[in-house]
Amino acid sequence: MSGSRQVVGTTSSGQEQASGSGAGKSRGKGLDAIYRSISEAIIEHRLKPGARLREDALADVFGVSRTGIRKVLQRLALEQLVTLTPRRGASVTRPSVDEARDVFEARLMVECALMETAAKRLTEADIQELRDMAKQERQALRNREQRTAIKLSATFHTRLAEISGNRTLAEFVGQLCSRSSLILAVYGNAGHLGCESHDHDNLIDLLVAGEGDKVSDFMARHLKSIEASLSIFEEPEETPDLRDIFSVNT
Amino acid sequence: MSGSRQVVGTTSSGQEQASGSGAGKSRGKGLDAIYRSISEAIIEHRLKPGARLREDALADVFGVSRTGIRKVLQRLALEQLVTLTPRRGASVTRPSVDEARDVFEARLMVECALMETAAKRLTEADIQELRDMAKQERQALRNREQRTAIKLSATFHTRLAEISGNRTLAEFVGQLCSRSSLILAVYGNAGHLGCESHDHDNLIDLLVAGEGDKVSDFMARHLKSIEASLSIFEEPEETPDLRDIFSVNT
DNA sequence: TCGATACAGAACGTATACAATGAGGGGCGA
DNA sequence: TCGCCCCTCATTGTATACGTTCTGTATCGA
Repeated sequence: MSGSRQVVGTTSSGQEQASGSGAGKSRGKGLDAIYRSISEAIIEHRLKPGARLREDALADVFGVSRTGIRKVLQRLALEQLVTLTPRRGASVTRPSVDEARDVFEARLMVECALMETAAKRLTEADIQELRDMAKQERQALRNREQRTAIKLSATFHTRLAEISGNRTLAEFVGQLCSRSSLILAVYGNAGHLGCESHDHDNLIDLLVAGEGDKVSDFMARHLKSIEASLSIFEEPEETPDLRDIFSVNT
Repeated sequence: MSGSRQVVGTTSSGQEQASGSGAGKSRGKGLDAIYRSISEAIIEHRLKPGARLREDALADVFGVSRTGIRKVLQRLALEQLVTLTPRRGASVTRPSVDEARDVFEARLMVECALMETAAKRLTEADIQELRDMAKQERQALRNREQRTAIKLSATFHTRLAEISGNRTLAEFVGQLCSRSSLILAVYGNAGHLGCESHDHDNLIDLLVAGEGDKVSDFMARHLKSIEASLSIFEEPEETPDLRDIFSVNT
């Protein structure tokens, strides 16, 4: 059981050590860095659904005490990225089938509606930024860097929502995108993952054209195609249901 | 300055004392009770926007240590009900003008869309429950119990969202309703508060009739009328912006 | 008399310590 | 030899303690 020590993929980006340099002075911001670090690891599937997140281990890795880790974990739990089981600790959330459906329904509703507003507010700087992001994403896909591609895709959708100018809804979309990444990890078929490579480019083109209806429609198709590419079935576990498996009629 | 001790209106409902009876055994659930207690106090305007929430005081009132209080405050902060200023502690959020607009825009978008689904999924039990709630709300309004009415109104909208079956969106609406209560506290004119007394009844009638479009439309009018009844102006403070006020060019 | 600086008090941020609970393993009995 | 029970260990929940920072006041100087 010695292998269970490696709960976290420690070699993330090499920028999470708030303890090495700050030396206890700028620790307050360190917690936010830890949050981003874990959040990113989850979104990039370096931490897979179901993975246990022991407080001690995380405290060791990030060089803070459990207090700070608990804070971060609680925040992640509120955003549904990790699940806090009362006496069992934290683990990366394994979205249920219902949850997956709900998340995509919500995205369909909100993101499409936001596109109409975004089309009106779009600035030149936005266009440039979006194109850059789409380009990076294409590159990542070409290089088979799935992890980067997944993260970039989520960021793209989130950024798109931010353009609409409604911060509340943008944050909500951001959370939905993060959760979508989890859903992809559980129900996605290896091979093609999430967004098709050119969809985002098309999305930008339509946005630039300025026709809100078409952007909204395209976004709807885009999201539906993502959802359709998943195999949202009652996967293996989730309380094994032995009776059902062995055809035992209670 | 001895009066500053009364940070919290201690006489809420008389059910928050997890310390008096449980005697440290069932404290785990106590935190959730504390959360609900504070949340309710904010929604009911017993704690007004800007009110400081000192950790020590809350710890004393609820009979737990600051650790638990911090947990609760952090959760409330994530839901935007309280604002956590780095070294200044917690205070009830004073929604900005932008925030108010965003929240109502979000509600308009989400709640209306949810009505279409809710109209299809409505059960007899739901109808009964909604009518009960509307009745209670009318009673509260008649008795001038504004606090109760506000809370019931928020609960009504939240319950309505839950009927749609999408838990994710329902939770989101719940948060938006809570924040709306804060917005009412800041920008609402005393006198008529929030929802008109018969709007909710009409809403139920339309839902029962089963015509999603009409329900959605009515909900839109309902929400717009609420927003219109507010005076969303740049009220006094909100980080005084001294530079701007005194025309100091940095 | 007014203003500035220094001190004291209060409140928050973080870490550490202790207690409680659930899980896993070993021993005992049938 | 198999099953059950108890014991120990691991891990979380909660509280307390200490360090840091900010606010308010008092004293000193001009």
